[in-house]
Amino acid sequence: MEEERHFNNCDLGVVKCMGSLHRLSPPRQADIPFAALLPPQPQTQKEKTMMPAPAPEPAKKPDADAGWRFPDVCTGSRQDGDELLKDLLAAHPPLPLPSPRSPPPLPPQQQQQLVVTAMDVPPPQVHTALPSTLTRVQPSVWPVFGGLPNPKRRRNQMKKVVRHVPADGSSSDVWAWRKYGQKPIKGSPCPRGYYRCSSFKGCMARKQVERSHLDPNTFILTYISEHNHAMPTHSNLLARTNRHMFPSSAAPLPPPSVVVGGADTSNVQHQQPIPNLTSMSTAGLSPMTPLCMPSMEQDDDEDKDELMVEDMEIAGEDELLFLNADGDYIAPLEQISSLSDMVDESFLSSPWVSASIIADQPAKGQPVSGADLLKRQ
DNA sequence: CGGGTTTGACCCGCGC
DNA sequence: GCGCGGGTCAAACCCG
Repeated sequence: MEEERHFNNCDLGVVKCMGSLHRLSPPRQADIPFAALLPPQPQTQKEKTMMPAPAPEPAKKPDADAGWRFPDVCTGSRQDGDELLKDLLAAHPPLPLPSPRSPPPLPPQQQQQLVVTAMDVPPPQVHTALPSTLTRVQPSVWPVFGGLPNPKRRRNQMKKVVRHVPADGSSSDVWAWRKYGQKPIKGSPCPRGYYRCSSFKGCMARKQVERSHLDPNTFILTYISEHNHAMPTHSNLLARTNRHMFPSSAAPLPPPSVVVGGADTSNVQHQQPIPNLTSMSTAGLSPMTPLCMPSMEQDDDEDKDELMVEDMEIAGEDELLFLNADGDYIAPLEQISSLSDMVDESFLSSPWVSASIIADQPAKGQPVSGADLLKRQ
């Protein structure tokens, strides 16, 4: 119990404050997806509701999301993400592309790291039958991601994208996330929250959010699996996911992020372009455009290989570079279209990296984008 | 009422 | 084989 309390005392409290970014009403602990990760509030529920309301938030600036932008990985800081995607898809055109948009210049970014952990290569043909309900996942189900019905690989085989984002960064994605668990992690003072996509029943996309204990100003997001459904349209978002996200008439759409997963690819209906692409273009990505994830394993021994993507300033230019697990630079990320040189082609054809736009802050009881958590500071 | 979160219990992979 | 620890379930509860 004490231990649990300790975990809850984790400085994930930073997250708590992020909730006010898009809320006109005072954020209550219950409003905050990471509420349980926050230090216990001495006040009662009633007191919480009586908290002084923060000043109404102005329309969120795209910059506010700069710290949480998967497209960084794929667009580089300068290169047009769509061009990048086009290049990539030209070489590996597994899926139809939504209409590309020309993104506005990206705001300066804080340093971010994306750690791509390739647990397995999800064969496109093996995701046609996803569970229609979120029943307990049996070992025989998980191999779906890897196409290898080896129960022992249930966890290892799933691709993961680990992203380190600054705590003061903010963003989210278009998907609605529902928290389904929280666990204290040994060795870390901060509990980890588990989220799954609630945009579509049966979607296996999940994400984990935890504060880095090494750098309290950094959150670690881990994306697992891929959304197996179309990205919610903007209207859907407003009607459903974001129905409580925009308390005012002004419903700013934050910049996009990229949701990465390793699951189904065969029945991904390639996502309709978001009607309102303001934020999407901000990040320079087309929605749900399959990007690329290097395939880094063919056997169990290589399951844990990681690729890191890091912002680097080289000769005055922002460059995104791939790093291997040892931190060695492999290639400029802008050359992602030629990743076939370094990764498995079958993987490149797996759209387990998808772009999405960022939704906004949900109210209590509403779907939450895990990335939202990052800006609740 | 239907969506969410919370949280204890359970399952299972993995290391020893 | 056993125990640990991470991941998930599901009942209870909250909220609009």
